[in-house]
Parts: sequence; C-alpha cells; structure tokens
Amino acid sequence: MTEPSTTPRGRGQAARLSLDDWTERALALLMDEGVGAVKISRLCRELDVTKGSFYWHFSDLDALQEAVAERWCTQTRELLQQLAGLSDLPPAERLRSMTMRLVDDRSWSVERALRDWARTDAKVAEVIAESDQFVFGLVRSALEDLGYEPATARMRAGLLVYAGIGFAHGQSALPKPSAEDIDDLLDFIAGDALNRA
Amino acid sequence: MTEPSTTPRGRGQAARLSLDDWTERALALLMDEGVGAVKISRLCRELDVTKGSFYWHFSDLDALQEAVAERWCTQTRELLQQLAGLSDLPPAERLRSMTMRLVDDRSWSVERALRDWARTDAKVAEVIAESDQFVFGLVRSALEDLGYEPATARMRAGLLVYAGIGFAHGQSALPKPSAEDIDDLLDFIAGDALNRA
DNA sequence: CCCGGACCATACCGTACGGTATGGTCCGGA
DNA sequence: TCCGGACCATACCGTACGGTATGGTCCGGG
Repeated sequence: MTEPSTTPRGRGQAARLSLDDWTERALALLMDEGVGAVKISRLCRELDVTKGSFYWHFSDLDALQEAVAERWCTQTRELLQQLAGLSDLPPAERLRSMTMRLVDDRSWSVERALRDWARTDAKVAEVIAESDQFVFGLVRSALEDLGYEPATARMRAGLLVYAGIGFAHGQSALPKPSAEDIDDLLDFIAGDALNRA
Repeated sequence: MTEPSTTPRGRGQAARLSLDDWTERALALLMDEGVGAVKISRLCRELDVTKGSFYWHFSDLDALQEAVAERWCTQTRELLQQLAGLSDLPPAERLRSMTMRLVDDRSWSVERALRDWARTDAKVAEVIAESDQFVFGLVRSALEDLGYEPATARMRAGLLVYAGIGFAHGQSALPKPSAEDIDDLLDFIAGDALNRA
C-alpha cells in the first residue's frame, strides 16, 4: 500500500507476488464462484504458492477481505469518476451512457458478488453503500440538470438506480432489455424533459 | 413428503422432528446469518438433536436444500396467489398492494438470502426465477388492465419489479422510500391512466 | 408377546480449512 | 564478503464440517 511493490517478475519460472496479485485473483474467484470459493488454500493453489506466502502479505483472512474491498472501491470509484467526467456533456447523454454501462458492463458482475459478500462483512457493506450513493447522486444530478424539481429527480433516480441494482443482481429471469428497450425506458424516465428541449 | 408426518410432539421433553421443522429452521438460519450458516451440525445444535436425526430425514445436504427451496416456493406461491386473488379489485389497488408488500414485508428478506444461495445451487435459482416471472406477470397484467399498451406495460412492469428486487437486495444504502414516496412512484408509473379514470 | 419400523444417539472417519512456527532462498547494501 | 530483510516452502496443529455405521429406544400391529 505504501511500498513501491514493483513486482520484479522477470526471472526463472515463478515470480514473486505483489499484494495486487492476491486481490486480483480473489476478485476473480469471487465473481466466478461466489463468496464461498475465496479461501486461503484455494488462492494459494491458483497462484501456485503456499500459505507461507499468503501470511506474509496478509495477517489473516480479514486483512485480505479489507484489501479486496479497498481495491474494488478504488477501481470502481475511478470508473464512476470517469462517468462523472461527462458532466460537461448534455445530461441526456450522461443518463444514457450510465444506463448502458449499467446494463451491459461486466463490472456489475463483480458488484453482485461483492453484494452478497457484504452480508457477512460490514466493511464491504460500507463500501457498497458508498458506491450506491455515489451513482445515485450522479443520476439524480443528471435529472436535475434536465430541469426536474429536486423531489421528482430524487424519486426517478431512486427508481432507476434500484432497478439497476435489481437487474445486476436478478440474474435475469426476466427478459433482458434490448437497446431500444432502454431508449423507451429513458424516454419514460426523462422523456418529458427531453421532448420539451 | 408422502407420509402424514403428524409430528406427535406431546410427550416428555423433546418431541420427534418432522421434515418441516428442519426446513423451517434452515430458512430462519438462512435469513439471519446468510447461506454460510446453514450447516448440518449447526442445525442439529439448534434443534437439539444429533446428526443421526438429520440423516434420517435427508439423504444429504443437497436434499435439505431442495426441501428448503421447495418449501419456500410453495409458501411464496400461495402468498403471491393471495396477491393475485385481488384480481377482482381495481388494478390501481392491486398495484399499490403489491408495491407496499414489496417494500415493507419481511418475506423479501428471505428472498434476498435465497437469492445469493441461488448462485451456488441451480435448483434454487430456478425457483427464484419462476417467482420473479410470476410477480412480473402480476404487475404487467395490472398495468395492462389499467389500459396501457402491452409494450408500455411490459416496460414499466419490468422497471418496477427490477426496482423491487434491487430494493430488497440493496438493503438501504439509498434512502428507504416512505409511504408517500411510494404514492409518488405509483403516480409516476401509472399516473396518467389513473388521472384519466 | 414379539417383531419390525420410525426415530434418534453415539462413535468414528476423512477432509478441508485457518492459523502458527520455523527454516530456507535470493537479493541488495555496507 | 557478510548480513539482514523480503519472500516463500515445509511441516504441523486444532477445529469444524460432511458423511457413515451401528446400536439403542419407543411405538403399533399381528
């Protein structure tokens, strides 16, 4: 975290592992096989090392969880910040961009895995909540920029974000919306303001 | 399953257990401490019996999971059927009734637990999907009864149901909607049809 | 009265996991 | 050249869990 952690990785067959190697593999395990699969021994097997290595980098399992949550938090935050960087664009485009990314992007698969991890780990739950509030704020301000009153923008933003969470977690028993479905949806959410423009 | 299973339960101190006693306790464990807490030994400790009893009623853990999923499926289905029994009432009341139950009812807490259980068990996932489609059909037909075109009803129903799933699973990072928030929301979802009536 | 089945206790095994202790290897710097 | 630290292997322990085998208890029916 404070160390350079340069990860030499250039000699013989197996290189030394950095802290990010562990968290990355743990994240992959998380979204592939769920929270039940992220065990120390399993990680060591996948990374082709032994527990001696693990307990050098982390004090225990909680330390790994914290590191994983922190890593996901930062990389999600910069992705969201990238979305927020569109604040110069017209709000309609912002909405559409965010909704699209909400549906097709694979990053929500990770969030889904993290979300049921949050049930047993308060630290992760806190990070998830923070992320939810952030994206909620983005959608809300976009709607306000479209001219809606604060109460209306708040309600519609909540509806859209909750629907996004539900879609990300629902695993899609319901039919997955197509591109034009999303157009219709956005037209419903913010159509009156758009047609007014 | 086919036996009467009358559960005598009237003698001495500890009665014999029925199959429902196990599934009921397993469901309680599920929604209280998550999927990671439903272990055989844990169940036996709570029910004050030993594993000899468990392996009499069930062949293994998968059999228990199947029984739990089946039990939840039936009791959810009759709850939904009860909601569908309102099909004589005006559709606006049906919508409001379902949405209210969707927000405050505790049964969704069980569904949330089952939903991340569904990630590791295909059988449970199938049941969840079936339930989702059922409630989606209810909302959708309610909107159609309100006079919306099929495409519109489908879109708005999907939005509402997904939002419900998201709310059930997001568990309160975002502000929980109040009663009048729901009124506003329903007015947004089906307001034009309502005001037209 | 006895017998068979429902129901459960006891004891045991194999395995997987979290965690600890300790020794070994490679590297850069004084 | 020696030394210390980063990094990892090896070996080990305690525990919790899934599962099996077997015996015991209570009950109703022939």
